[in-house]
Amino acid sequence: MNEQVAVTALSAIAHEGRLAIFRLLVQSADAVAAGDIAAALAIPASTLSFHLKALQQAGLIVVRQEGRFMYYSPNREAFNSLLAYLTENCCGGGGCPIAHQGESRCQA
Amino acid sequence: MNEQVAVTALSAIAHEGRLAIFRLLVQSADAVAAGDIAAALAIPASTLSFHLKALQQAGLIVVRQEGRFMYYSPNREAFNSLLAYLTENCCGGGGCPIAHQGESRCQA
DNA sequence: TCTATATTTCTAAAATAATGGAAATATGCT
DNA sequence: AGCATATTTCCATTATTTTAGAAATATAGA
Repeated sequence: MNEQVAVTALSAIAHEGRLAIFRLLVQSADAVAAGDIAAALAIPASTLSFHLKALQQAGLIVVRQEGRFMYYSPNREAFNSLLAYLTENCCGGGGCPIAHQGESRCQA
Repeated sequence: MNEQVAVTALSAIAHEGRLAIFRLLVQSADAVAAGDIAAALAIPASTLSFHLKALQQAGLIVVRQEGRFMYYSPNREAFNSLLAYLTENCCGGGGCPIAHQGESRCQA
């Protein structure tokens, strides 16, 4: 993880619609089709496509095609790297009482 | 934590300069004066002030005045809330193998 | 009071991002 | 082939954000 990548990822989720999309995927056990995301969040297809592309380019989600359907899921590994980067070396390194630096928050 | 607050916080750190500022503070054991931040990151004073205000309004940093100096530190509690919100109910809730939902990443 | 230092506010130009309708593409079904 | 469904690309408009110099404000010390 480096600053450029982190900023791109943060920018991707720093948006009402995209954060909702990302959280929907994070909270889903399985991948979700674009059309189902659109229905769940009431986002027009072209707008959704734009946002999904942003999340994808940021590396936060992955897509799998199945016929006409595009199934999206979160890239949990990339997401955990981002979280780790944000808290990296916190409190000056040694002294942080409850630092869990290497640890994943969600799956891995 | 709710979506609005989360988006504001994420937008605050979704910027190269502001992420560097925030990480500098997170990694510091003590509060840092605005001038020292400016020097460390080579950011013009007015630009820095603009960014510090954004981080403050997002609730991610706090400031304490001492004479002419403004000392900034991260709001670790708010930051941990943000991280918790992002991973909330992940993998559909029950099934996530390594979910540490209530846990803080960095101090608390 | 006068001067130096620290920081913020004001400003206006420049850059970047978001929106959604219409058209295009792609797949599947009959 | 012809039609329906799923999704993306194109586009122009609109809105928001970023930048840093100059001026303003605030505090400290001589």
